[in-house]
Amino acid sequence: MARNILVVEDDQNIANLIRMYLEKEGFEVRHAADGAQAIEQFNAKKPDMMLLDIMLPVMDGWSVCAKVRETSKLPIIMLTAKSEVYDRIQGLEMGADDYLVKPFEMKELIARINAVLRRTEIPEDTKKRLAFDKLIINLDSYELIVDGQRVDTPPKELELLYHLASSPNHVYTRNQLLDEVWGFDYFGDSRTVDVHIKRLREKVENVSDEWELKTVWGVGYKFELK
Amino acid sequence: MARNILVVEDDQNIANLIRMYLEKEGFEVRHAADGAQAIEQFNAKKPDMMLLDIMLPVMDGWSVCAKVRETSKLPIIMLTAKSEVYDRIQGLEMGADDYLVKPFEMKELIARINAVLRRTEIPEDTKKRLAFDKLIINLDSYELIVDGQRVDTPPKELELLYHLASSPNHVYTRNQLLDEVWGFDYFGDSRTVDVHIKRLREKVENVSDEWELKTVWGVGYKFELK
DNA sequence: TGCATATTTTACAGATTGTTCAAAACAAAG
DNA sequence: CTTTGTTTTGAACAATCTGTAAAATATGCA
Repeated sequence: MARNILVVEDDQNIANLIRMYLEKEGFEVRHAADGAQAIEQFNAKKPDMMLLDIMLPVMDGWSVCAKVRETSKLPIIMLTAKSEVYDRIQGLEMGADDYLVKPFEMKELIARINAVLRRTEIPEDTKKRLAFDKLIINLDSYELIVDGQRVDTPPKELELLYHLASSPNHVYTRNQLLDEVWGFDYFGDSRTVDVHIKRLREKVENVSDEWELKTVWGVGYKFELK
Repeated sequence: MARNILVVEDDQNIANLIRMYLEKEGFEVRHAADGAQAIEQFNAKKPDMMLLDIMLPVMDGWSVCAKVRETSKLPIIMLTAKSEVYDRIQGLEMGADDYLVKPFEMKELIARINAVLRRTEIPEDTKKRLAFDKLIINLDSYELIVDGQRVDTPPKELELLYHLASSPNHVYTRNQLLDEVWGFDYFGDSRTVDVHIKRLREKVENVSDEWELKTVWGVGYKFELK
């Protein structure tokens, strides 16, 4: 199935150039020349990804991005003539997935598109759900089911458990967990992890002998599967 | 084992910022303020990766990159204030592995570093695991399995055994082991190694005649494979 | 054999690391 | 603005590792 890409770009020459290369790569390409058209096209048929110029007539790229984000996680790559940090940050906060500063090379564009598609693709069987003996962790609905019973669990706890359980037997250090669960920009005490582990254990201890939340002394924690 | 990154950047503020984030990510960070220093540091101890500013006093980033490439495939990410395509091409031809246009966000830097390291690295599951007759050493899950039985082993002991066993028959002196397992910045008595070897032997002695933790009198220790 | 040197063993103290508790800070909801 | 629930922090305590020192043993060599 060919991937469908919506290119939002007011300069007809650039738009054609992009279309040519993308089609050569096997993508289906649609085109919108301004922000309003972009939203219209997006609503008419959901593309697999959007290439979004920032400087646009009628409605600029940021607004389009924000608008799309109200209802969708559609992968978006921003195209900008400016390289100022301000723009990059604004774009990220608006939820773009990547950036490209004009003028760029087609080679790079293609690479970024593939990278973003790869990153944002969620195969059906890798959904946010993990199941073990007497344990279901569902990050989709944020539910934890222990031995058939639903157990109310705060989000951080659930995310932590999910993260550990998604690579059974792998030992994570506290700092890795802080990075990967709390985010790389979180500067907090690593005791935090301990406390969450403790609370998880209260909920999940001695339920099954197939698995266990285990401390690896001097290293960190793991979700051990027997 | 922490990855070691050499940051080559003349602006002290940026360098400190980068250092802070990288160390939080668990990297070891060294810093060079100009091109000559960079080469010096590189020769003194090979890092796992280099972050290389292009505008540098004494010797610019391109020259440093070219110089390093004479002898090594070390992953290099270039940092540049310019976003011109020309620079990007020049850098690529010089053999940089990736690019970042300043000013960039830390999130992006970290992502790129991890990507480059991933690309230049052997897969996780073949990496931290050694198996011999009746012996499995798994540094991923921090488990030691002797004759099918799991044996609880403190981290230092396991790391020591792993290190020895990862080059069978190679003799390590006590000081080498202190450097490589405890870290170059550890200043302790070399008797320490003896004690750990002894404790390992208790766990691992006489289980197989395929291999042996052997003392090389007057020199050090080896993991001998028959 | 006996001496000098290297290694193994043992035991212990101190350091490090992990757990738990309780309270403060924070955020979301009403 | 208050209430409620969650997350984070700090402190006290417990568990366990780790390094040292010193005694016991083994090795190489004259």
